[in-house]
Amino acid sequence: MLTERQNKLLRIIVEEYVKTASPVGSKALCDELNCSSATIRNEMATLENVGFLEKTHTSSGRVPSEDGYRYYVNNLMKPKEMTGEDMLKLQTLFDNRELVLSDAINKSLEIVSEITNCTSLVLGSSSSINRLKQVEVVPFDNNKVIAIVITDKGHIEHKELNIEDGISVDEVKKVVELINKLLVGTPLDEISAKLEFEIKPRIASYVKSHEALYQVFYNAFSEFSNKSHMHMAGRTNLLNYKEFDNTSKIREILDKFDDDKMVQKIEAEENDINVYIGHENNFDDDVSIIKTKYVVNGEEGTIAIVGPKRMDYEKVVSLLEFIKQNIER
Amino acid sequence: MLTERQNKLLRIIVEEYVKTASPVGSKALCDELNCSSATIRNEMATLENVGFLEKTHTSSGRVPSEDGYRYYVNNLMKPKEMTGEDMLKLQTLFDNRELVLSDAINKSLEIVSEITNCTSLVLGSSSSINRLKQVEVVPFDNNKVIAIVITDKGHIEHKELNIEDGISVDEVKKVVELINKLLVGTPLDEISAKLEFEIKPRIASYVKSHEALYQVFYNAFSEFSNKSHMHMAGRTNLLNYKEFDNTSKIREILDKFDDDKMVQKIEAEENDINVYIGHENNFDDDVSIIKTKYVVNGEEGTIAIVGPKRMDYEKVVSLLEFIKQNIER
DNA sequence: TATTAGCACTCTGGTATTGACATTGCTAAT
DNA sequence: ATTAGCAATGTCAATACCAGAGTGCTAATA
Repeated sequence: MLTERQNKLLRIIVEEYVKTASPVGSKALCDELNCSSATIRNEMATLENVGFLEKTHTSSGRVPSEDGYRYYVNNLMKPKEMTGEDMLKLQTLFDNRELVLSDAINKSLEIVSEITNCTSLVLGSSSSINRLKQVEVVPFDNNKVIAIVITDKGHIEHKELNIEDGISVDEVKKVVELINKLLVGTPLDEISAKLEFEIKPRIASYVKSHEALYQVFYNAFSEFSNKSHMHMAGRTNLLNYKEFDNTSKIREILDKFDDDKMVQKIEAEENDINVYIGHENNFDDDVSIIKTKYVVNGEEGTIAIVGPKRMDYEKVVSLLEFIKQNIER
Repeated sequence: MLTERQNKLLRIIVEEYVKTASPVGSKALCDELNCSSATIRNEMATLENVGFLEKTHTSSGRVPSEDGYRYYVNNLMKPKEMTGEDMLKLQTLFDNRELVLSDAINKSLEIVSEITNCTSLVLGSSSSINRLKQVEVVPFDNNKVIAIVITDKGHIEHKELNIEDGISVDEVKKVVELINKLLVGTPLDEISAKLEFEIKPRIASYVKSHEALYQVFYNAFSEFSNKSHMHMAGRTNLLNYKEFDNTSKIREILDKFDDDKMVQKIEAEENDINVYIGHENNFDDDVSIIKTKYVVNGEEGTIAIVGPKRMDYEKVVSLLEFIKQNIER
């Protein structure tokens, strides 16, 4: 357990370092702690022994370690009240009744990214939770129909399908009817499997080119289940930070943003707001991620904010708190 | 007009510089041109006077100027035959009849980005050319319908619409019927205007909350016309190049990729393959863009490849040529 | 006349060197 | 328990230096 003064010291160092990005030395803190630099040095040394502080080189100031940030997040930081201006921008966004929720969220992310200088993103729920609610087809021309898949969680996606010459639109519609009759409620990622056993045998009897038609739907559904909704804002914001000023690291992170596996790596399982510092997240060791799951009438998703480990945790957490509350009502 | 040797010299310098990214000096070229470095220096000097070469400092080797690249592209480069391996990858992609064209294009971009080390993108035709073909609505629940807009060029988009309590799904459908009767064929960006004069007065008579309903569609269509389809691959590829090794430049370019205006800036008007070097493109002075418009049964779009000015123009042009041909048949 | 050898000159890029500065750890005094 | 004082250690920026790669120009050559 840390003493009162050590708590205060750690907090100051974290907050100072977050602001300036340069190691903080003992002299600078004399005023704040009402003691000499020597005393502070002693305290710093013990804080370093506990593993909360680090030095970048033998005679540098101190920098918080990951454990240090962890301790800060768990015990030291207090919820910061949001400034009226930022809150106002967001508030008006969520109060706009004409906006569909997902659009409101997307737009709020732009604001969040701007005021936090982080990358923020929203992920739709993954396909294993999404169940089929309805399939619709709209004929486009003789060789093409548009299939629309709607899930119970409100996830929507469309896809053009090429229909071979031998197949009529009516036949396509019959298959869709069948799917709607038999497969509603099935988790999206099980659909392509179920197609084979539930649908394929049945269409064989009354659809001419059943084999080709089955293939079309099979392919379509395997793609549906792999994609998942996501929106990102402030993608290049991390370039602002000194810690990411070399191209290889930047590229590494930006590529991870584009990666398909990103969604699974970031998706939140917990309902409260959680902070994952450095190695605690399995996205990238050099960033911190703050995220939460939201649920609003059945529809669920993740909101995440990605930034440097040297991040204004207080601000971001309370901001996310605020957004979550607004979404869920 | 340049002499034969000057042509050869310029070509060698361009190709060497493209490969190594460092200024090329006179000594290195003696073998290739069968003459002494002094002769080459003389030729270089005249090439510099014409404006085709530049020096990075007084005693450095030469680097092609933008005019130099221009001359190279216009007069010096020859179409390069593609290597069998790359061609094969792409060929099989386009030969896959189950793939919808747009999917095939998207996937081909991944390959293109990989073999060119550039960023490649495809843009759907802009909304001024797209005309409304059909609107469909699918009811989701009491307060939400999904509107699907299809254009004559094959562009599809869907959008959730919030319906206020007083409005029934039937009323929404009536409006859609009306739109389909009266507005089909209208360019997408004129629709919201036409809504006001063609539709608004008519629904007033037989739809209860016509004002609110009108608003919903008005908003929806103004968003439709602003968005346009686009797909990008190799977004971070430019980070490979020395010329983009400072964060501010990188950020500048990456932000331009995310910018809404990007689509208009890059969209091609011409049907052949064109090269825009540096300031010739109005996207960014430090890159070159090679692009072409494609048209395939009415549907049209742009394919563009963005890279450093020091780009393998021969390779990229012939690659784009190849892709365009495959798309258009 | 076109080419070339030779040479002085210029600029880069890497490596040392230096000094100012910040900061620490430790010791001894308070 | 705190502090003053000091040597030690490392960074950072400036400077100097040198080798290397090029160039331009002049004068000789084919």
